[in-house]
Amino acid sequence: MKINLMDNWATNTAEAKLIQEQLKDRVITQDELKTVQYVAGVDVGFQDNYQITQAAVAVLSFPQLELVEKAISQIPTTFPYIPGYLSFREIPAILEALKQLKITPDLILCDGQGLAHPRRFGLACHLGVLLNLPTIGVAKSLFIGEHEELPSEKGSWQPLIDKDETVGLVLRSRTNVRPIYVSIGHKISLPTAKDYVMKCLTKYRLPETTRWADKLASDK
DNA sequence: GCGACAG
DNA sequence: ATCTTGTCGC
Repeated sequence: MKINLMDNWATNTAEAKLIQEQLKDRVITQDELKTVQYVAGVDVGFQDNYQITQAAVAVLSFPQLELVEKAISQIPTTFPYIPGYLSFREIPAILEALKQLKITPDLILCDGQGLAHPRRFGLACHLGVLLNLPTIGVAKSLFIGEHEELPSEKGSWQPLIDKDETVGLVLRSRTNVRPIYVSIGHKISLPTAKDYVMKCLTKYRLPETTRWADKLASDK
């Protein structure tokens, strides 16, 4: 798929923060997705003591969830992990993998937060805005926000609240398994996002979110 | 000031 | 993220 050049990329948190505050207003929190025919899962890992960033993308047909295309990228790591600035570390590698795809996915599941972020601009929002594609943030652990106790049964969920604002939800994708944290990335509403996450995770496990892509990287 | 902190 | 033994639930 075609990728727009990332003209200005941050080299420090001050610059990164400016970019986040500048782009956050572009996030669309309502459904603006086409018929979802292809869903992509993206996962990022590291090699050589974090010197190399590796991103893997798996494109699945929807709702069958059959693997139809995959891509992997490996580039030098250029930004450290700093809570609140994850996208600046991971997105360069993600874009490199995505541009190899023939298929342009209709929806992308990201491993990280979307709106459930201190400045309401987590990885999923950032990627969605850059690509102008629907994205969902699916994180394996809590970053910000609070929620009521969550029953252990599959399907149960609770809103994630931060400063009197609903920023996402906690979702039990499987009974007796750690919940996941779902938030809007771009061009999708929270209820719709929850719906797609549940459907996508029926075949592929959870809390491992985008584990498909992870495995693809190893059997290449 | 102190603690917490997606991956 | 990554490493790794013991423990729990079905």
